[in-house]
Parts: sequence; structure tokens; C-alpha cells
Amino acid sequence: MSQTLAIDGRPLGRRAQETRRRLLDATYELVQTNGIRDVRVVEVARRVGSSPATFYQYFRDVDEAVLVLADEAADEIAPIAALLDEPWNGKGGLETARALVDAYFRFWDDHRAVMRVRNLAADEGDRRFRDVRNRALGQVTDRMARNVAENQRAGRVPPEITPYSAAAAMVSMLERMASYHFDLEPRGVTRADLVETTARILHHTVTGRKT
Amino acid sequence: MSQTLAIDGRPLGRRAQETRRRLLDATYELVQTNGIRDVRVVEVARRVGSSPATFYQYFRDVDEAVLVLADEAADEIAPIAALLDEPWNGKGGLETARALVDAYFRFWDDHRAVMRVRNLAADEGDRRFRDVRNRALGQVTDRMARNVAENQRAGRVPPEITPYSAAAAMVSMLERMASYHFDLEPRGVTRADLVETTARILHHTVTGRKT
DNA sequence: CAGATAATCTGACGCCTCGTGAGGTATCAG
DNA sequence: CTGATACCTCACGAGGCGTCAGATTATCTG
Repeated sequence: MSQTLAIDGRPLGRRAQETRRRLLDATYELVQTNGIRDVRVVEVARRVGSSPATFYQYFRDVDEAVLVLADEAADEIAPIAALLDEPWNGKGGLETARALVDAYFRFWDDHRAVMRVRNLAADEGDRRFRDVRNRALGQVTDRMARNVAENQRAGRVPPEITPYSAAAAMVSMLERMASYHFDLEPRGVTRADLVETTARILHHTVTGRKT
Repeated sequence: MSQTLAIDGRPLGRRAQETRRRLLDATYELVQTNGIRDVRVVEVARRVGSSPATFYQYFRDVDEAVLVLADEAADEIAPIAALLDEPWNGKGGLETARALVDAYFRFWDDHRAVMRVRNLAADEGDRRFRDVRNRALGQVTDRMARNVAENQRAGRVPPEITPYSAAAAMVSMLERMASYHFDLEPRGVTRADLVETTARILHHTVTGRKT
């Protein structure tokens, strides 16, 4: 993000920055409402009152615009991951776990459409999306693994558990629940239930402590 | 699946059945290699040596073909879900958990490309894909919830946990790990580690027992 | 097995989006 | 106000979409 460039390599002036921003926002809206597979460059352009050719000045294709959005979203993970630096063992440990889950859910609520595309593209093998995902998830996974390892050394977590695997499993659970919760809620589970239960599973898996 | 029909409602004869099957298989291959967003009906047709018009006799669009594949895959879940009917509390409980995780991973290894599309489409709100997903995941989730509830009644699982939420969280973990494991393995975690760790988290969350 | 009938397939077409390059319009410095 | 630069668009060839009328292939009947 140090210096955004147009597709031909020139740096962007004020007007161009604004156009690019509006294109990004319009892309987000369309991905959200139509789903990634029904986003037409023509429509993104129309929505910001410009032409398709303009879009291609800033992005090679729709994916690249979404990649930028995913990259921006990744920046918001830091404060969430920081919740794993607080002590999970003591009194407020469970409360911190709750805060983590809640923050993660909110993060997804804000970026759902983009996160879905990021995950699909990453899963389908797209390198750029994998890298963005790793940059985001790595912050959480690494800290979780470290915490598990500590508690394992203290004998609270069984030795058969691999800290990194456990961290990956917990992040998987978090991500999917965050992505999924609003599909569950109509079926009689409240968001509060989901947060509480998820937090407890995390808390136990990290600390090995009974709750 | 009782009686498959063409798009115009006529039932299918032998030749048509075969054509449809080959179209489905070709669709699968292309989704797998190109990703869903780069599947061209033209190419599916070419691959089975027929014309695009033929494809449209059996499926309204590529999605519909993938939906059929997802539906077929859902049928393979039953024996996996059945592992949750075995006792998880006794001696072999942990081993059953391992078997479940392993089976789930293998299921995804076989159907990864289709499962990804199913989940994307379901998340994006497509009703048909949601229903297929619920049919598949429901089998697992319901049984898990029942098991958690039992162990909760026996006092081993804390009362603050909602059985259905816990089941959803576990299924989320399972699904995502199954989808994800081959992205983790190059980073120094073995599949065996992933299975073992995931199984232990599941086992504890279901039974509340120390492992 | 011929001829009729039904089932299945395809050629060909109009429509739409893609992505590009040449040229037009806004903006800014002096 | 004028030129220079930054930004944008027009217009177009290429290619996939989805349809329908008609050709081709299978099946049935006597």
C-alpha cells in the first residue's frame, strides 16, 4: 500500500486515487449483493459513472480488486490477534476468549463477501490470495500455537496434541463459525450461544483447563 | 434421484442417461482443474464430444450440474455420520473420533472441488445449495449435538455450553480442516498430526473427558 | 426388416461481456 | 491562457451464452 500504482506502472494522482477508491467500493457492493460470479466490470463502472476501460486502468480483473479489499481487511486483524497476548489462564481468561470470538464474528460481519472470495480463491490455489490469507490468519494461528505450546509445557495440554495443528483447528472453527453463524441463527441458536460455546471450546483447547 | 428428468421435463432413456453422466463427470474435472469461475459450457461439451446445446438439455447452467454432484456426494455422508452412533465414552472412543476425522478428510479429498462450490453458493445465499449442505451436515451435526447433550446431562460437559452450538462448531472445524489440510502440510505439519489433534479436540468437546 | 415414431443431438444465430488501443477531455503549472 | 500531463472513454474484435428449428439416431410395430 506504500504507493499504489496504475496498471501501467504510473503513480496515482489525487483524482485517480479517488476513482480507484470508488471502483473498489462499488466492487465490494456488487460482490456482496450479486456474489462474486455475477460481478460485471461493466456494472462496476456504471455504478461509479465511468467506463469499463477505466476499471482496467487500475485492476487487471475483478479478482484483483477483491484482492486489494482482502488485503485491506487483513490489516484489521492485528488488534484481534492481540487478544491472544493477554493471559488466558487466569481469572479473565474465558472473558478474553469471548472477546476474541466476538471480535472475529464482527470482523466477518464487516467483510463477509470479500472473505468468502479470498477463501475460495486461496483454496483453488491462487497464490496471491493464499498469501493474503496467510498474512491474516498467520497472526492468529502463530499466537494460538505459542499459547498451546506453553500450556503443554506446563503439563495441562496432553503431549499428543501438536500446538500448530491445534491452532489451525481453532482458527478453522473460528473462521467457519464467523462465516456461518447467520445461517444457524434462524434455526433457534442465538449468536450469544454460539459465541459462548465457541469461546469455551477455544479456551479449553488453548489452556487445557476445565471451565 | 428417483427419476432424473431433462430440462423440458421428459424422463431420460438410456442414451440420455449416459450423456448426462458424461457431462457431469466432465464438469467435475473442469471445476477441479480450472476452478468454478473458469468452467465454460463450451469446454464441458467439447470434452464429451458434444455441443453446448446438449448440455442445456440437462442442466440450466454449470451451477446446476455442480448441484447434482454435491447432491450425490451428500449420499456418502451417512456411513461417516454413523461413527457418531458408536460409544465415544469408553475405551475406543478416541479411536472412533480419529476414524471420524480421517473419514471426513478422505471425503473432502474425493469431493473437494464440488464441496468448495457448494459452500460458496450456500454462503452466498443460494437456496438449493443450502438445502444440499444442510442435508449433508445435518446428519453429522444432529448426532454430535445429541451426544454432547447426553454427556452434559451426565455432568461432564459444562452447562454453559449449548449442545447444538458445540456441534456446529465441531462440524465447522472438521469441514474447514478437511478443506484446508493440504495447505498446511507443506508447512511442516503432517496429516497424521492434524488428524490426531483434531480428533482429540472433538473427543473432549463431545464427551467432556480428559484424554 | 421396412417404415413410422419418438428420443436425442447440433448448427447457427443474436445477445452480451471482455479487454484493448487510439484518441479525447480535464487539470495543473507557469 | 497555453501547453503538457494525467485521466478517461469510444469503439471494436473476440469469444462465451443460451435458444430453437431441424437433422440424426434409436426404438417400436407389424
